Amino acid sequence: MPPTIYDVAAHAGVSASTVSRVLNNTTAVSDAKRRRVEAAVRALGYRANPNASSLRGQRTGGIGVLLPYLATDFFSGFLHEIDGFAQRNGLFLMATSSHRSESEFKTVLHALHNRVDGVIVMSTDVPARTVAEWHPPSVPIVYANTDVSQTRAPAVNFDNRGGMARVADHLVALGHRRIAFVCGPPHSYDATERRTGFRAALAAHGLEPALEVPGDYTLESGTAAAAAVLAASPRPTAVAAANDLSAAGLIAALHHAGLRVPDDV
Amino acid sequence: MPPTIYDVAAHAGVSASTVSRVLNNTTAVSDAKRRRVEAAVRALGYRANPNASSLRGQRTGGIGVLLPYLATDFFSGFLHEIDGFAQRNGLFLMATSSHRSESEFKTVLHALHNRVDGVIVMSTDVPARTVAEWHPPSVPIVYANTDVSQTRAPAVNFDNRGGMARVADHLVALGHRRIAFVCGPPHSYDATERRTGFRAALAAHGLEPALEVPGDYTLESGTAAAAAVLAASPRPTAVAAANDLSAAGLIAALHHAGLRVPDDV
DNA sequence: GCACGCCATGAAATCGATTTCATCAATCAA
DNA sequence: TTGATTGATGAAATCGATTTCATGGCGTGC
Repeated sequence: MPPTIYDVAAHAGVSASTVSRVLNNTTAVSDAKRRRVEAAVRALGYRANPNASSLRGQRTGGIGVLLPYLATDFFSGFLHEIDGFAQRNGLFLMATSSHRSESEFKTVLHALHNRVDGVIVMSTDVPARTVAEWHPPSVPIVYANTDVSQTRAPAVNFDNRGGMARVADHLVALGHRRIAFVCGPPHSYDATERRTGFRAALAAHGLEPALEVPGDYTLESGTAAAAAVLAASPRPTAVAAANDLSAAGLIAALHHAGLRVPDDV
Repeated sequence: MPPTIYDVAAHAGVSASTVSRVLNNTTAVSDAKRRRVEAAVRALGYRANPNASSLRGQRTGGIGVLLPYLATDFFSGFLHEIDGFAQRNGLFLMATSSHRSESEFKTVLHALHNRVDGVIVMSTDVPARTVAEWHPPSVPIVYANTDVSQTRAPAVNFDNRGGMARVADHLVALGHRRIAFVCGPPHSYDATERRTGFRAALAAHGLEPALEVPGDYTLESGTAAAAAVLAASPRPTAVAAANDLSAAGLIAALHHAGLRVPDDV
């Protein structure tokens, strides 16, 4: 059985209150007792039971992180950065992916209840407004790369529209007129934003996409998109993809078909 | 303030003990009261405070996961699988990467104390024996891809030596005699195992590596290794790399140098 | 018909911390 | 010198659940 705060108190000849005060640096304690307590902590290898602390003290020291998917460089890179931050600040992470379904999302969110001090939600499928309905604001939530249009909530997003618009402008500036677009997953927030930005920029030049190929951000969907592009007639002179991975699949497949990129397409 | 078990008890007209019994299915409760309790739980949107539960009940429902690094397909894929398992079983995950230094590792491990029911450690740098010394077995640990040679501990590992030995056998069978090897990080457990397996298999054929290039599993180290391979004289006819990513860097760099793989190397 | 045992139930103790409250000593101003 | 204030300290209450313990009611065996 690990030592409790009372064991430490007994060992140091003080009360549990004093031990707690030393540990949390809350109010003044005489130097003599402080040293005795610190020595007792070391001697017994004491570590506070976080459950008891959180129960009484309200604060858990945890950050919850909800991502759409863990097994991907992009999301896990994000997670890695948060993890580094958490460690530097003496916090811990409760990370989980998973929201293939909304009920799963809800379950996961509820599991975080009372276990963390705040939650970071990155959700491309569920808009923040819906999340907020599920989750009474007992703990603060910040959103990342999530649709926050219907709600007031702290968030950090990418400029999905703007970025894709620059891609479109660039291709038009190169003289392309027949431009295809490989979409992301249909209900995904960022994919929708990117498509919107792309179309808007083309429209500003009086154009519209020569072809819109469905996709889902995967390498395979890029490969599949290549076939659609090649089959189109007249063939587009340029193709833009909603993300890197599908672009890679696309390029590889075009290569495979004997076309040179960027010379032929 | 979220409702407590006493609020539920009052709402249902029973005692808190009965509510707890219904929630945990521990002992028999009359059907009438059970239904009243369940209704009250729904009506109030009650969810148990996990801190209180863990404090009294001992069980936390958490799994700790320690990985060397999060921002990598391999590790995050592993994490993703564990996450899926945890969700299916009503558990939650406390994942953290980070052990660039041993003290960081220790800190992270200690943070898990009393917060989880068990820990999964994947550590390529710190052998299980050392971990066990730091961490009194208050919670069970299982190891993955970690050096467990000096200790008795449940573990699941890859056949690092055997796999690399098969690579060596294959290259020899193709007729190669001058074979280079791109190493992994010098103190990494699996990298060391792979190198050992590779050398042992070559030795069984009366050979030894024509060249051993240092590396660290990254794309860049593969690229750098290519330079070393090209500079060697006589030039090796085959190169084996300790992992996929450095092999990819290597191949790309060789391509860039005008060599064809697998024709020329 | 009576004693015994089981079953459902609530009251109270418990887990291990934090925090309030009361106390006593020491310091300070007048 | 004395009353008031400050400062350190321990006892006890508290957080919200689980678990033990005591109790009263009911069924069963003889």
